[in-house]
Amino acid sequence: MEAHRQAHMGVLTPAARRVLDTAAELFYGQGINAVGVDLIAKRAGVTKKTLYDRFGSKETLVAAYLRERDERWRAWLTAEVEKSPPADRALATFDALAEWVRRENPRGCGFVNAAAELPDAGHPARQVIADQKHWLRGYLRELCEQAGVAAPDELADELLLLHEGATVLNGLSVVTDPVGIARRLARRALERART
Amino acid sequence: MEAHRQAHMGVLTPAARRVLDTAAELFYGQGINAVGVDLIAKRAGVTKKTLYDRFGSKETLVAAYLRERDERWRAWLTAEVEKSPPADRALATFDALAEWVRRENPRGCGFVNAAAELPDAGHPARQVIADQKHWLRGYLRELCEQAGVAAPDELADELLLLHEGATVLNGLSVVTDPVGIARRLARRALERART
DNA sequence: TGACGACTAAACCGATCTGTTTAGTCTAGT
DNA sequence: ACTAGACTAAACAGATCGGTTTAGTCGTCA
Repeated sequence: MEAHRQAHMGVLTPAARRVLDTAAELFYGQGINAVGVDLIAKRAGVTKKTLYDRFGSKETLVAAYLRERDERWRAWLTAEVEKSPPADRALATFDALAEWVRRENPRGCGFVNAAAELPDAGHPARQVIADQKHWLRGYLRELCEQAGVAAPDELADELLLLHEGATVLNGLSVVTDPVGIARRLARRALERART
Repeated sequence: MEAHRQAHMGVLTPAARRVLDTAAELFYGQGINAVGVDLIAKRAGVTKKTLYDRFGSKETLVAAYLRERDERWRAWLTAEVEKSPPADRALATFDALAEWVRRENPRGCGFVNAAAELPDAGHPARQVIADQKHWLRGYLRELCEQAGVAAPDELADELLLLHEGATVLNGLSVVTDPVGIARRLARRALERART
């Protein structure tokens, strides 16, 4: 009779905290399928028993990793964006993205990478990935409305595509400053949509 | 004393052909690290001995898979694009992309997905991935010149980003018709660059 | 005839995979 | 004093991983 379901991982035990931090680093840096639970447990200074008592399965741990990454991204993005006046916020998402990828995304989008490794539609992480993208699209749409554009849905689609393109290109070192390119295109799209 | 290095896989033995086709399907569909050589050999109706005699290692097989995918993509893209007059070709790459992703890319870009799974810079597949992206950027630049734009380098960066964004979004089913969105943005960027 | 290349069949290797089990320690709260 | 929960230690399980080895068959070409 183990506990192992901390609801939505609101508060983690110290060992669980270490496991999740270690897993996040290894999963993002080496890929999900390339990292075994033994390695995670060892690096976190925890036994496999503890890991399984806290998280139940590798699948669940993967989902928890992505959920927390999503939370960090949302918190960062909204905090940065809200420093700007409403009319500038849609474009400000690209400035927030620039700093984010510089610090946390040397290997592309963690969600896109995870989706590449988890083709099974039933994997619990898939829902987290879908939520992340839908949230971003909804948030961009909201910011487009705040910017007073005529067709916020279409513009949100465009900005989302620019976000994804910049993030993925950033991990491929084929072009310098992909976020700058995306920002340039976004600025023009916004100007165009406002007139 | 095995042969196992067919130069650039110009001509493959029947068994090698089956192995490569099977590997391509499994690697793209399930992810590279999720597919073992035993499964590939079994599905191809070949022994592991044969697989290793022909390809030498899994790494090499992965590189061969990506190389052939790249060749197919280049052949398709150039053939489609050259149906259009030079001035329209840069935009026509998005029409070629639309059909390509419909047929071959339900799970996003095979190269981006592979990069997500192969963090090791020394992996032979990494060079193939880099080549693919650089070639596409160069080709887009060439088409931008043919379209007579003032700054082909900048526009090529933008079109490349739109290609990548559309391809990755296509595998995430968060937006309908991502290639159409990218094409719309590309058309505007081209119009703008021509005036 | 003889040699070579492509191939099958299947055992074998050590390592690693996700996950479980048993046994026991330590600490905080009641 | 008792208990419940968080944790360590380490063995165990069966499957699979990438890769090798030995042995042998078949067809082609010289």
